[in-house]
Amino acid sequence: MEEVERVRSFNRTVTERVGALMDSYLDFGRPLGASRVLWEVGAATDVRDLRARLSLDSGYLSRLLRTLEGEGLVTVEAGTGDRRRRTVALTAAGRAERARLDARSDDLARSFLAPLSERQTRQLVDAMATVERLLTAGIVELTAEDPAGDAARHCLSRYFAEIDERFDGGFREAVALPFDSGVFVVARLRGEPIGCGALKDVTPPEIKRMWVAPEARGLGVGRRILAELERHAVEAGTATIRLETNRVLAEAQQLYRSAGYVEVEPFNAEPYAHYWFTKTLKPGTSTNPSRS
Amino acid sequence: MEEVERVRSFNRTVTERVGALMDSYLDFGRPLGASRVLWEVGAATDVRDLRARLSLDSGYLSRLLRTLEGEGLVTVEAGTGDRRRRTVALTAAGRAERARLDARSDDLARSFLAPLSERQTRQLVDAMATVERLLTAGIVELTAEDPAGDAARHCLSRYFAEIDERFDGGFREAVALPFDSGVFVVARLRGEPIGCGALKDVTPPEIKRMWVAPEARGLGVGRRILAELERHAVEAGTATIRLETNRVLAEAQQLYRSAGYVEVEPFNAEPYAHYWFTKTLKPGTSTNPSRS
DNA sequence: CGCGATATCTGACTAGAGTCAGAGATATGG
DNA sequence: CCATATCTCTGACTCTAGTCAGATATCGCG
Repeated sequence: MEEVERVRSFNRTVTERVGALMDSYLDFGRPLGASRVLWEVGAATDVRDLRARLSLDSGYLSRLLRTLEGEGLVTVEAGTGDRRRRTVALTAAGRAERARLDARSDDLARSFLAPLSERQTRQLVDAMATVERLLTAGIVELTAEDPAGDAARHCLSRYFAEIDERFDGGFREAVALPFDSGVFVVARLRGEPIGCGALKDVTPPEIKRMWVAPEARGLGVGRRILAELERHAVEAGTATIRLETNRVLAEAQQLYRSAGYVEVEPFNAEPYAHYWFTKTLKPGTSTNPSRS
Repeated sequence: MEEVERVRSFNRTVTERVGALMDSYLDFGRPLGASRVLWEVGAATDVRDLRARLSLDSGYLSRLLRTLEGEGLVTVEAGTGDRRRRTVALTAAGRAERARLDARSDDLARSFLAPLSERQTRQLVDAMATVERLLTAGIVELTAEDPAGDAARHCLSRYFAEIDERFDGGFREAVALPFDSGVFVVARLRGEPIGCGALKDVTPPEIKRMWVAPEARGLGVGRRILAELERHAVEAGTATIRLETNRVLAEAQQLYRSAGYVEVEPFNAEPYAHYWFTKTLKPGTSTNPSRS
C-alpha cells in the first residue's frame, strides 16, 4: 500500500475505533464539554487557566462550571489575592466522579488489549509508541528567534542546569566561551519551547548551545536543529562549520558523527570541551533534506 | 510506561492530531454529515444501503440528501424494480466535489509525513499498519453458529471457491469428505463473516473447513478459530484432535505446526489431503490463552 | 478617587447532529 | 383485492457546542 493511502487508512480505522472509546468515555450522562472540564480541573485551578488549556469561550466555560456546580461536583470561589479570578476545586463527589472517569478510560484502553495475545499486545504497544512519537515529531516547529527572548532564555537556563548536573565538576556560564551573536534557533512543540541551538558568527561559524528537552528526545529534533543551523551557514556562504562538545554528552557526539562531523584537534580554549569537530558543507546538502 | 497508560496516551495524541485533520477535512463549508454522505455515495447507491453503512436515521439522511440535491451534487431517483427504494447518484459536480474531498484528504495525510525524514516516514507507515492491523484484530468476534446459516454458507462458498482455484486439479465438494455435524465457528469483523472453522464430531474429533478471508489475514484469526475449536473439544472431554490438509495450503500447515500439531500417517481417505496432523489436548491449555 | 484593564457571568442567539411520529407511496402474500 | 409491511419523506422536536454582546465586579495605577 502506498504511504499516503496507508496514513488515510490508519486515520479511518483509528478514528472509528478510538472514537468508539471516546463515545463510551463521555457516556456519563454528561456532555463531553463538562467531562473535559471535570477532568482538567484535577487539583484546584484558576478558571482562567482552564479556559486557556481547553481553549473554551469564557461564557461557555462559565455555563459548564455552573452545571458541574449544580451537580455538586465542583466549587467555584473567588481566588486568594486577585478576587476577580475564581478558583475551581473538585468536591469529594467530584473527585469520585473523576476517578470513575479515569477507571472507565483504563477499562476501555484495556478492551483494546484484551483480545490480543501477549506477543500481539507487545507489538501493538510498541507500534503505538512509534506512531505517537512520529506524529508528535511532525508538529515540532523550528524558528530563528532573538537569543534574549523568553523562549531562548527558558531553553538556555534548562540547558545550563542540565549540563551543570551532568558535567564532571558542574558548569558555570561565566567560565565557558560565550555565544554572543549569530543565529539562535528554537524548537517548539505546541507552542512550548523544547529545544534550541545557535550558530555563532565567527569565521568559520560554530555550533553552540545545542539542547533538546528530555521529554522531547527521540523525535529527531536535535538533527533538525542541526540541519537548520547548517542551512543558515550555507546561506551565509560558509564552506566549513565547527563545534566542540563535552565527553559526557554521548548522544550529542553520536548525532554529530552521524551527521558527517569529523573529530579534529582543539581549535579553541573552551574549558568544558573534550572533543572538537568540523564538517565541510556542500551547498544544497543538509543532514535531513526536506522532501518535495 | 505501562501498557494501559501507553494506549491512553496514544488515544489522546492521535485523536488530537487526527482530529485536526478531520476538522480541515470536513471544512468545505458543508456539515460533516453531508460530506460523509457525499463520500459514501461513490457509485450509485440505494438510500437504504447508505443508511445502513452510515447508520443514520432515515429522516436525517433524507434531509441530508435534500441538501446535496439542492447543491446539485447528487440526484435521487426511484430505483428500477422496487420503486419504493430510491437510488442516489453523483452528478458531474458531485464527482468533482468528491475528488476535491479526496485530494484534500491526501494532502492532509501527506502533511503528517512531510516533516519526517525518509527513515522516519517508513517507520511511521509501518507502525501505523501494525496498529491498524492489531486494533482490527481486536474486534473480530467468534461465535458458534448453525452451519446451514447465511454466514456459514457464505464462508463455505468463498472457501470452496478459493481452494478450487488453488488446489492442483481444483476442488469439488461432492468428492471431499463431508463436515456433516459438530461445531461450526464463524469469525466476524464488524458483522461481516470473515472466517470459519468446524469441529466434526467423530471420535476423535476432526478440524475441518478452516478458512480466513484474504482481506482479514495476518490478524491472527485462524489461530483464534483453532483455539476456539480446541476449547470445544476440551469441553467435550476429548484428549486428541485430528486434521488433514492440502500441500498447497502452506500457511495452514505453518499454523498447525506452530499450534502444536504433529504430522502423522493418513487416518482417513480424504482425496484432497496430503498431510495428516494430530494434537494431544491438555485440559486448560489452548493455542492462544485468553488473559484475565 | 476615578479610569482603564481584566475576569467572570448572563442572556440571546446559531448551527450541527440527531430522534421520533406519522404520512404517503409502493410492494407482497394470501 | 386487501391487509400488512417496507421505504422514504416531512414536520416538530431535542441536545450539544459554541459565539457574541454586554453587564458586573475587581484590580492596578496615577
